[in-house]
Amino acid sequence: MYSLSEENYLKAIYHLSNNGEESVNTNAIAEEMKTAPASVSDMIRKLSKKKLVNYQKYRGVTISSKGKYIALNVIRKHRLWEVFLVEKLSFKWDEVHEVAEQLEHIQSNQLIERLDEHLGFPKFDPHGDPIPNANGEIAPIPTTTLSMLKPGDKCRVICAKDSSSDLLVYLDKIKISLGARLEVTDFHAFDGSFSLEVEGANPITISSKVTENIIVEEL
Amino acid sequence: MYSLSEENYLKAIYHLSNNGEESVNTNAIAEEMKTAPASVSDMIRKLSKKKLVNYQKYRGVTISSKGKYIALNVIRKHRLWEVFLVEKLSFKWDEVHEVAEQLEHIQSNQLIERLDEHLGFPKFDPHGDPIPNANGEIAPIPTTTLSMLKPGDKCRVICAKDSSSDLLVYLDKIKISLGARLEVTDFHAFDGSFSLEVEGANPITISSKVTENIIVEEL
DNA sequence: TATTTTTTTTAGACAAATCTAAAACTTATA
DNA sequence: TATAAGTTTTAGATTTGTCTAAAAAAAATA
Repeated sequence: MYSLSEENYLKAIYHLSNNGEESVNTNAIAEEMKTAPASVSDMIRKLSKKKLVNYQKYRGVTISSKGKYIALNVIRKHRLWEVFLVEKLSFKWDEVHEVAEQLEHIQSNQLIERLDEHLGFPKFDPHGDPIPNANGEIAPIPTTTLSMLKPGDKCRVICAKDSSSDLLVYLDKIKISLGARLEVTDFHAFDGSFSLEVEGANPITISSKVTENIIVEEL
Repeated sequence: MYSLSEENYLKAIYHLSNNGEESVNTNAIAEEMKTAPASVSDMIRKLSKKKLVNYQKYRGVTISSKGKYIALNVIRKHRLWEVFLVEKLSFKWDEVHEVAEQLEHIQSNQLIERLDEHLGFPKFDPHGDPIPNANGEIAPIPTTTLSMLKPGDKCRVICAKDSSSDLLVYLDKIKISLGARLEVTDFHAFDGSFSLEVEGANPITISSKVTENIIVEEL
């Protein structure tokens, strides 16, 4: 139906536009896709012709509802495959992204609906991100990051914002997993780092770069 | 590593060459790949440059050991995914081919080795074809077809030679499944059809086109 | 063996997705 | 508000895999 490249562009635009809310500029897409800005212009024109994005030259792009539907379908497949890899094939949460990037492009509704069923209709992927349903509807992602909390605040970890292997391996190392309960014990203004109590583990201090990438629910 | 197209050509050449034994001609490949003979010439030259096939102009191609290894790896993946679809996702044996054609190109050794383990290291796919191991070694496929038997002969069904949906749906309908025990009761010279007793089902008469596509073990 | 038929290859073109370099446009700044 | 800086687009090429039409080679046949 749509090429691998088209699907990847739509997914990138969806993510960069804050889930379809905002307009995205060419350079941002180029950086996300690790491609030249000129290539982005070409592809945008193509997607625009197919009504998958709204586009005016030099004015950035917004994703159309048709484009959003396709993007969410690819994201659905990506996240369901991630659940499969972790739950059924014992992959670690930091090992699944690359393979899921390939599996997300397999075309078969029957396959994905049966996979969903086989996995028990999961609502979240191994990083805590919500899985869109077959109609392209997705639960809102909470926006509170650990970095927004103050000393004394308690929270529960909801999801990792960045699914890069580096972050996930680090979180494993310091025993912060999804659902973990944390308490902020101190904030260090000098570099923005936080000291935390982690339920069932040793107290730790982590950088602002990390706290900005942990989505939490305040308790 | 190798493009989707290259993998598909190698797979086609492997199959057409009787598992790497014989030389294959351009037109046969073109027909198998549903492409123009000219395209085949182009691709063969490319595969030859990469030492995946041995090729002399106008003389046909043979697959090299490197090419055979790649083809068998793709076939391994294809058949493991077919087992997955049937065993874990309840696909019927006639529904798996198309999806497996996509899944066979996913690149990840970790994925395929874990899938193999998850499935309990199956030796045969849902059509009875042997699954190559990770070293590209494959069990020989028996060559006796039902069409070679005589009235009075008894046999067990080993595999379906053709994995087209049409044949498989038909075999289901007449209750011939893998492992089924059959007895040839009559041969009709006029059209080559066979009358059979099927253990646990009604006697049937089937055409030569079908008997030629059922691999059996004589009992 | 000469000729016809079939098979295979080459020549030249095309579409998709990418690139670099240069031009055009927008935004920021003096 | 003119100019500089940054962003985006166009122009023109390249690579991969495909095509059609024509030429070349091999095989079949008279």
